[in-house]
Amino acid sequence: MSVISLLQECTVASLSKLYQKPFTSKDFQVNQTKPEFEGDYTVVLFSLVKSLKLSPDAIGQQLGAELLASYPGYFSAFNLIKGFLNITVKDDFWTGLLEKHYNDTGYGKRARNGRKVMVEYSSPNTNKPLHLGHLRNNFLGWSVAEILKANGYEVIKSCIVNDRGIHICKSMIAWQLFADGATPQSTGIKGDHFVGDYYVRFNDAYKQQVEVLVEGGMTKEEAEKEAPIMKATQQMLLDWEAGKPEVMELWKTMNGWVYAGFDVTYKRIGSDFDKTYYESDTYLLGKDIVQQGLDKKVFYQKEDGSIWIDLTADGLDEKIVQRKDGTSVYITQDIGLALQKYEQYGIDQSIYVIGNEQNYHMKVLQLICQKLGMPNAGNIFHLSYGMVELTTGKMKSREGTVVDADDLVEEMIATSRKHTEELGKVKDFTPDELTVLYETIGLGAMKFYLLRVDPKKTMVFNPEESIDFHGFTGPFIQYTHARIKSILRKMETEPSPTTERSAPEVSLFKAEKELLVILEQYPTVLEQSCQEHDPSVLANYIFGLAKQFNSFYSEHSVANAENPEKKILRTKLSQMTAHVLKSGMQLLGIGVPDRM
RNA sequence: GGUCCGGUAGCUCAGUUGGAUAGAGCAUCAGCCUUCUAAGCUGAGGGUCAUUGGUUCGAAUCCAAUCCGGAUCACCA
Repeated sequence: MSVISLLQECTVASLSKLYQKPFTSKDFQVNQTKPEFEGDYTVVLFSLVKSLKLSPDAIGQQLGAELLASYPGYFSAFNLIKGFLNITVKDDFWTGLLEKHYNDTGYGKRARNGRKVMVEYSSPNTNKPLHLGHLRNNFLGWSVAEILKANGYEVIKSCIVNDRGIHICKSMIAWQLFADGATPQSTGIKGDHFVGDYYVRFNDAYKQQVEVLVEGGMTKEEAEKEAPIMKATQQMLLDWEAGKPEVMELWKTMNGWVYAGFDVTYKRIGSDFDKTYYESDTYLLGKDIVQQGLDKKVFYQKEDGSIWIDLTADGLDEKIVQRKDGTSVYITQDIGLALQKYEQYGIDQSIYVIGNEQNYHMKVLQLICQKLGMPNAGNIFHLSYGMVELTTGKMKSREGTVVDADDLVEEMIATSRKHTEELGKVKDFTPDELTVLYETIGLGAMKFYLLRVDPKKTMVFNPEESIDFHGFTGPFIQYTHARIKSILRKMETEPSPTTERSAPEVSLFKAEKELLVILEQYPTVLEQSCQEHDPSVLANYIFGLAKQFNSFYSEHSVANAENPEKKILRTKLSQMTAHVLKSGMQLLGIGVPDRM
């Protein structure tokens, strides 16, 4: 049990005893005490004033005294300032926590709870390489999945690849027209970039053709429809749907190039999936559901044959689920896939990591699933995240203002190499060790940068300033971990009996206790970041812990502690901090080096 | 126009179901390496929490209105 719930329970009991009536933990608030005051946690008394008809001061005095009298094992002091009852938790409690967990690498994690969750994330289009926005999605999805695991869920990471449709046909047409048989192999260009280049070529050519047609007297709208390259693309889409062999052949080949490229990127950034769906397999799903929905009268048919759902009662609009020609629309296959996920895996919850531009779409999807009476439809959760924008505005692939994922990764690794070389602390590393270190630090900086922000919020990336390695960053935390490891290496070589129990009467300095107070919160933070599907909660916490450790580090020496008890205490403190830093960073997908 | 999201220091961001004098990092300035890694530590300056009103012991937080920015409302995906 966390200190905060402990204090809540003790307060409830004390209040009931003092005033002879029932209380719950909701009758008052417990906060962490502000640093400028004496104490660890604070009971806010104002909310009790009315019902007890007593002054905050009177309640505080009585409650404080009662807490100390009834729970001498937990609380050692209290003070009362303007309606805030500040409680000091006994040093024994903190050292007891340390004894219990200093060598516990699983600290904060929970046992299996028997629940199964699917996290769908990444979901790229196969016509262009990954960019910064995809990175946010990938890091978020991966981290949320790991956080769920740490909280006892069984997790299936999934990905739906948007491998068919007009977008990939654009790249295919452009390749036919302009490539002259070139391949990634013949040009030495990574497959996803190679295909992406033809997507750009398509847009250039298209734009040019539209201009010519407009000059010839067409309206822009007409020209956009009539441009030969666009017509060819639409024909190709029809040919694809008809299964025309040479189109299928080209489609497979070009997607193959893209996948080869994606594989490299995914491997490097650490994304992995238990199940990959392909839209070419799923785009026909949901058709029979439409019929069932019609029978259940959830959907209705218009005279022209198109099928709709009326969501106006739910504050939304009417939404089409099948075209008049009988073909399905985007949402139809989503319904089908949603059902398939439940049927295949028996999941309790289905999480979709998708940008907030699709909030409406996802709302519609969930609503339809619910109205169709699909199992666990209420547990569809759209983890909606904000766009990554640049200081110059939004990223637009057509205007070439996207930050490419591979480029950014390279840049981060190069920067980490530069910093590391300048500092010159790892000159004895082998080339292989150095490669690993540079990647760990560079990727760590990038991942932390994207994960430390509340997922829901739009965030701004400034490409002019590279991502920082100081302050509230991944490398700061990695560095803190490396520092601790350095201490622990030193301790190992000494005959110091670190397994011996430290004297319980050893009193704690402020910096030592502060560290324990933060360490104690880790399980709670882990749970919170899980409930809120929010890795930034964890990231902020880890930073606070690392900061506190550095503060402690500069104030107190571990190796040259005042006495053996302190030396043991601080060694354990360092050890536990290292474990929590490592565990927390691991859940963000970031490694922590032993030296850097 | 309807719906939804956002607006906190020069910049990037925290700020728990309302709680003490609104916090970090970067940037700026001033200190700290003969002592466990200075990718660090300590301190200073920097705020009309978009605006106005309301709710109450108390509001960045809740409510209403207004201003600004964004997303979305396709027989596109």
